[in-house]
Amino acid sequence: MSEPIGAPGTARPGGRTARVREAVLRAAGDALVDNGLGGVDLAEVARRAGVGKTTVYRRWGTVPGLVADMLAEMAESSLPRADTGSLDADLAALAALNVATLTDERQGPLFKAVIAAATWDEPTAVALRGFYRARIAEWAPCVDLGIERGDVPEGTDAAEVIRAVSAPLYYRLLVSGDPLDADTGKRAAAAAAAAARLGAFVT
Amino acid sequence: MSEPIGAPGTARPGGRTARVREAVLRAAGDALVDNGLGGVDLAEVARRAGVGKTTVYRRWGTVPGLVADMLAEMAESSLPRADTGSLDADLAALAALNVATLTDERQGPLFKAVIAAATWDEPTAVALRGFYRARIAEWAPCVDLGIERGDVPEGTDAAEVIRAVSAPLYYRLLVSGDPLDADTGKRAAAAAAAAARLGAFVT
DNA sequence: CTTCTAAAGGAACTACAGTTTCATTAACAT
DNA sequence: ATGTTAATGAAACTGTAGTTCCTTTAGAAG
Repeated sequence: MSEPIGAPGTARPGGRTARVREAVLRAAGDALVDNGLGGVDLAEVARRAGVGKTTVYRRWGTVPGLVADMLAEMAESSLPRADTGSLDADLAALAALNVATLTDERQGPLFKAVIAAATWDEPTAVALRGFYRARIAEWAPCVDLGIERGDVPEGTDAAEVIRAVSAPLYYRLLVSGDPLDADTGKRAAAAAAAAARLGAFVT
Repeated sequence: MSEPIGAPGTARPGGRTARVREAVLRAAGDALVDNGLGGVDLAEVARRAGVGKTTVYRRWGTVPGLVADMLAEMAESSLPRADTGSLDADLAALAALNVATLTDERQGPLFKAVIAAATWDEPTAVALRGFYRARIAEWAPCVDLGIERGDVPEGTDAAEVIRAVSAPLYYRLLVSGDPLDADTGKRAAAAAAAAARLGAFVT
């Protein structure tokens, strides 16, 4: 997250500052998983982290502020894309990875919370968009390779294909509440691949 | 929303009670659109509605409680499905309707808020799932008609096709933040129809 | 029209999330 | 090593979201 220059934690980011950040983000994640976004208060996070609540209020200020910083943390561990030699298998791998993340006991609630926070907090929304732009860019080459192979028509919007794989999974997680399992992932990948092959994502 | 029996508003739902509910839900919608889910407090809603804040706290208690009741209200105006005689056109109509709703100045933020609230409030989540189950059931016959016509293979999961149309739109609204316009809708409908025709949604 | 009481309203109260102040600790530069 | 000061932490403080209590209003039933 881009804090205003001069914000606490920017001039001496080593040692204690880093340890405090780590402890607070970890505690915030725990609180988020346990209580959901609406049930988090910063004083409790501070207590869990073994840190003065003044510090938490000073450095993050609000729950969405904290959430946005967690997202910055998550963004650093980018999932490397697959390269199996076939578009279907690559997309299936992407879907499987998404399913694994979203159904993970810890990461699932975290993603839910981040997305919920982004619906009303602009800095979180900006961070979220950046996060997914990076994720989509990481995986788009799968589709470009498919175009080179002649699997998929020229002019296909690679990003759109990647989005088409993930979308049904997030839709279930956030909106319809339908079950989300390995089979769902396979179907999402297969449907996206099929549509792409037919030129449904040609710009 | 199913309030516990004996809850205020159940024994004398006519006249004033109904007017109060209407005014409060309207004010809550305004507040939600203006300030987002995180910026709503019930006292302000009460003031906007010209209603005692005691009433709001007594009948709805929390912001998600209010949001869940708004959802119940929304559920009553169900969008009737199209029946154009072609699967592609029916799905395109569904997509267009979704785009119109989600980009509407008032309804868009409302849907965002409801979905966000559902990520941590279980009653809201239950109401939301019910809402979308009904929506999906309303539109599933489009696909069944397509199967009868021979457009789409036998055994295709109709609900899954409907979800495939909506999913990319919600994904953009909530997750990736990519633009959401008529063209996006058309592409989502076309991709779902294409995948369905190839049997990607056969159970 | 009268009665009964569910629901709304007003105002005082309370608890606690969030702030402010200032003393203490430890990063970084030299 | 030492000095400087960024960052943390403890405690006292404050504002206000949410509750409680009691009065008033107005639906429903006869």
